Amino acid sequence: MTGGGVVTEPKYQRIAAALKAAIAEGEYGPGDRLPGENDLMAAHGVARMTARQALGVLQSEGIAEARKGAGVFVRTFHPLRRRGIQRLTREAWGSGRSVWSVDATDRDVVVDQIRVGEEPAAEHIARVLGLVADEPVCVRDRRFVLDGKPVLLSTSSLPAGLVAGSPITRPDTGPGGIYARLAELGHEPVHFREEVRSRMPTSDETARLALPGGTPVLLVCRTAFTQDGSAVEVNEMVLDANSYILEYDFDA
Amino acid sequence: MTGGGVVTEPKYQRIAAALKAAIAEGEYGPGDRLPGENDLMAAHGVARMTARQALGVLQSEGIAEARKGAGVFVRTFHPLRRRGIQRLTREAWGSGRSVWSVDATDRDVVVDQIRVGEEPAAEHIARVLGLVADEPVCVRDRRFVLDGKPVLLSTSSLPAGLVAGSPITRPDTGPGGIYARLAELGHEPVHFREEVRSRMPTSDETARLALPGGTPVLLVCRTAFTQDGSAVEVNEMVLDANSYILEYDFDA
DNA sequence: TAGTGGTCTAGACCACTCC
DNA sequence: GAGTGGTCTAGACCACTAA
Repeated sequence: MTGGGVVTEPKYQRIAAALKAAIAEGEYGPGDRLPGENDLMAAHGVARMTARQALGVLQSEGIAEARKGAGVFVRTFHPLRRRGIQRLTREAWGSGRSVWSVDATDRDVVVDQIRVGEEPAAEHIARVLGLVADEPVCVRDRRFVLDGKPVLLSTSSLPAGLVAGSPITRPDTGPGGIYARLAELGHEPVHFREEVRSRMPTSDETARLALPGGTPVLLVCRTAFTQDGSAVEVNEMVLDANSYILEYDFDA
Repeated sequence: MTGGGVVTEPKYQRIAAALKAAIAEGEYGPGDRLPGENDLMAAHGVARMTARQALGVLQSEGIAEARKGAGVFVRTFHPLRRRGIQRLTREAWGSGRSVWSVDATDRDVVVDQIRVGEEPAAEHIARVLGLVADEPVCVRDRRFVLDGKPVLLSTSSLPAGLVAGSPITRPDTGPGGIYARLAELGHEPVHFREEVRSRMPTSDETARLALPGGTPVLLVCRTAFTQDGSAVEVNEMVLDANSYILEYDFDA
């Protein structure tokens, strides 16, 4: 450095702030290329690592995204709207539509990385489902890809004894999805609880959702309850936070 | 680099992975100090910037937290549970309790940085409240601090004409909060919509919530509707994602 | 005061993208 | 092939924390 002024805000922060201001004023719009490391070195008279650090600020704040060999670009935000309550009404899953398609009409949805199997229940799952630890659960793990962009990872767990032999243990569960099948088995879900939190992704989540740096994930854990109050399914979802707005409507 | 093996994963990623593995195996627990830059340089034979980069990975993933002059420490996760639906039943706000206290019983809650005033409505607020752009709104901006830790920023906007002269325009709104006051004014909220998303914090949010690096924020935007379907309040909240789990309960 | 992380420099080689 | 970001080195001074 070393230099400088009075109490001196770090150079890289000043550069980052200047870039943010330029974006805010519309000088750079969504998708535009920002000044690169060489530009910033020349413009501000700093070393490469310092220019890098400035660009790193914007990336870690989710404002910009680096593409190897190409440049650093302003990011966009075009979220899906996911209605947490209306999507789970009986009409939605009783009428041959999958739950997913309720909020993604007319989009190119692909479900891949499907894995269906039986495993010993993790401790926190077993507790919610009222099972003994290590008791077997049917696990359905899937990835949802919308218009070529992976947006959601879903891991659904059900007591293995409850669903043995049903379509739930197969990749394709048929019209109406697993809730319709559960109803046919006499375990119709009538109540749901969704718990929502957010954190930075693990490296596995970063890879499976193809997340650029500075993108958090939303975690939605949904528990389905039958009329007698017992939990029959726990669905742990990982959502690209840049692709989703969750909506919950309810009366006072 | 230099060097290495076959397709060579970057050194800093290997070091970061080793640290994560050590944490996962319980070698370092919540609050423990991790090996510092000097330790990593010696242990792995790398330069300072490389060791820094490895520690930076853990920080940007929210796993660790650096304290100047002290070291890098494993972070903890002790969230509050915020019930989005039960907390807004009439019993909750009709009985002299503030909405906030419903989910933070027996905790040391302080509300500070209170700012109440009248402003021209932002475009997105005006649209929801059914106002003309720049029409005045009453804005209530507050920060909630729990046990000394700031956890939530709240900005509530109401049509200025609707609430003029009422306690809503003053810092202390009285028992039951603004929903009880709105009811007294003949604008009782009967329906709510909460929209939830997540992103990395702005620098202002980082400062006001005292967020360590690698912590996203949850954005909850709640709109309150009266019986005739008109929106009477928009409350934009910014939550420390490391301090909250949102819970929504509903029937099929 | 010794050690820590925060900032910064001035070089270097690499893989990748775009022309 | 020129330019980009990704990784890495080997030094440096600083402010801060803790003993």
